[in-house]
Amino acid sequence: MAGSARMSDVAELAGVSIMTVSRCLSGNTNVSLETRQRVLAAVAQLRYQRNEVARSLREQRSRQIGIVVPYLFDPFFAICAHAISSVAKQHSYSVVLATSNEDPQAEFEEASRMVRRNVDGLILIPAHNVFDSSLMLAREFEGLPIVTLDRPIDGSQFDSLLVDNEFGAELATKHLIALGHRRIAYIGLSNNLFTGLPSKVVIVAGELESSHMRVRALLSERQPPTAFFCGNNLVTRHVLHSLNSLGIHPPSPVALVGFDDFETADLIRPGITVVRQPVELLGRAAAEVLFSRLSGANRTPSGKRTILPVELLVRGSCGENLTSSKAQKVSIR
Amino acid sequence: MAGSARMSDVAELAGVSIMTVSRCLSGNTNVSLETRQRVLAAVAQLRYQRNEVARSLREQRSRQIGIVVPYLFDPFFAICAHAISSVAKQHSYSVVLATSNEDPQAEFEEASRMVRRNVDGLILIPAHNVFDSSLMLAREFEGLPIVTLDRPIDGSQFDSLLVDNEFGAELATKHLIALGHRRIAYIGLSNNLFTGLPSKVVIVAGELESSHMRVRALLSERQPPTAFFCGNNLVTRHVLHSLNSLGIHPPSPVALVGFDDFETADLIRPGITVVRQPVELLGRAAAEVLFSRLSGANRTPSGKRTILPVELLVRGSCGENLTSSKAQKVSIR
DNA sequence: CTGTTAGCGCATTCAA
DNA sequence: TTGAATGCGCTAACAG
Repeated sequence: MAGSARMSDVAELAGVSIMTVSRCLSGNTNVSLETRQRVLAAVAQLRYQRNEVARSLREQRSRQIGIVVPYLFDPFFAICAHAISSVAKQHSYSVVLATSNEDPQAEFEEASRMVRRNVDGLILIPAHNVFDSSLMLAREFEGLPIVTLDRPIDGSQFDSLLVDNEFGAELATKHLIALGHRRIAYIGLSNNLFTGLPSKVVIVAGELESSHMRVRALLSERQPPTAFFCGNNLVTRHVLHSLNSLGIHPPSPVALVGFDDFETADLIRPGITVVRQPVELLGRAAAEVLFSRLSGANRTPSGKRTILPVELLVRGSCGENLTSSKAQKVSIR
Repeated sequence: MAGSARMSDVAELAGVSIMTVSRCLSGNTNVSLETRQRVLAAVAQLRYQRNEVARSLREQRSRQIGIVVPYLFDPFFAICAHAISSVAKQHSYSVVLATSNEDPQAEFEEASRMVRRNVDGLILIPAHNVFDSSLMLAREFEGLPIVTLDRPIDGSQFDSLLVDNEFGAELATKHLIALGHRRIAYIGLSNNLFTGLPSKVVIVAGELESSHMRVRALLSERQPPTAFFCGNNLVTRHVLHSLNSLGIHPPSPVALVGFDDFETADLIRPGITVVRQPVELLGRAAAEVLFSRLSGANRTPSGKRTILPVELLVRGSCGENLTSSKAQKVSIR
């Protein structure tokens, strides 16, 4: 780092100018074989590595992409980040990562910091917005290739990779309704999932911290819900903990469906019925969309939304009469 | 990004030299109030943001730290990364993240890439090494502040943050032995946990992929183990899945203790007894050690090892007669 | 208090 | 095929 070799050191050792060294390292063909060998030997001898900071400044691109996710302790986001990081590696790109903690202001600041670092593009799992419009629409991000993941940004031209929330919610609630449930409580951070659902559904927006109280409150209503539908896997796990501490184990007296599968969903008995999303694929696809734009394929932001399919994994938590180890897939669309 | 303002634009608009702008943005006091206000107004008007790449090149430091973790889909690593990212944010640092997939060569390459980007320091959860000595001992990392997390690197002077594996393993096995178990199988990626344990323990090193076969093989031995001790939470979950598919639910006929707690450990019935580690704290502490070195407090690598305590959370998976929702903590050291 | 000069390490452009 | 000059955008060191 500090005492590391520069290109001029290599040039001196090889008895050439630094341009020749630069050419060798760039794979430029206009170097004689003999010179190239001499240069590469010098590179090896000095263990020379190009300074990417200088290169970025000169080339006006950094070969870095940024990722902003709400949290890393939600496995959904972590797996997305991992997939993105893998794709970046294949492209010899670095990944700058930041967490927004679901705070739009923090998201804006982290994304801005990345712009200052000249990231070539950005993959964003947007924080749940509380303002009129997303701060990501600000001028500082104009011209920067941005792909959003899991949630779109209204009014933006960002490409986005989504799952079929609507269909997933439909699968979940129809499943519950088919089993006789009429009072279904949705618990989640927003009501995004609820476009176009049967009207019997009770929508409850809530924060993670208050899920325990909220669950108690719901269950002590005069006509308590007979089923919960949880908006993501953090919420599912919170609610399960709340229920557990009340000695309640779905499906009875209350059924439960979660949006987003989680590792141990089938180890809980009865297993937890969930809407499964293709998480790894989602991250990978987002990265590929971004790199396709970076490679110049489609320079202009199209605002294209790609929707990946979900499926219902029926385990036992809604009262199915199945062995818990054998999930049944329903309606892959 | 592309068409964004440069310092010279601000200088021109404010009618000063770029040095004055630079001083204002650096918080340098040697600027008259009136000039400063004019400059800041111009900065606001142009929405100017400093180019961190140029700054890094000039200052020979990047205000970036690197993190290399094996995976992000292990919640343990993800939570560490999240904690590190939070601390970095407090210090106005960016985080470059890479995954090694537990491959020492990939780890080396990713770390090298970070060096080329002039990261100011590195936090590493080392890949399980298969060579004579870690590639991280190579010359390219000399002089770079490196802190390792969760696992030390033999022969290095890197500061490291560890948990008390030895004591944790002792807690787990003593617990099992107290309950009458004599044939205990350890399942994990390495036998790191096994310094100084009672000799009755069977050590089985294995890969995740083969855990299912391994579990079957173990259980079909003539004298099968009566208890499993799993080395990390990925392994624990894999083994639980294997057992589940065989219709086996700890504690009977086989007990199970896991190293590292996981979110749903108490939702499985009976709850899974685990050795709990202070994961968030571990990540946070590692970051703080690194930033303390970056701030110049202790420039020389001391090779200091900080060991954080673990505790045994007794749930039901070893045959305790406890309500599953109420874990009992044992022997906090 | 403010400005000028110089250079961080590299790649683009032009000339030889 | 090779090299010299130039500048990416910024800040340290010095001069005024």
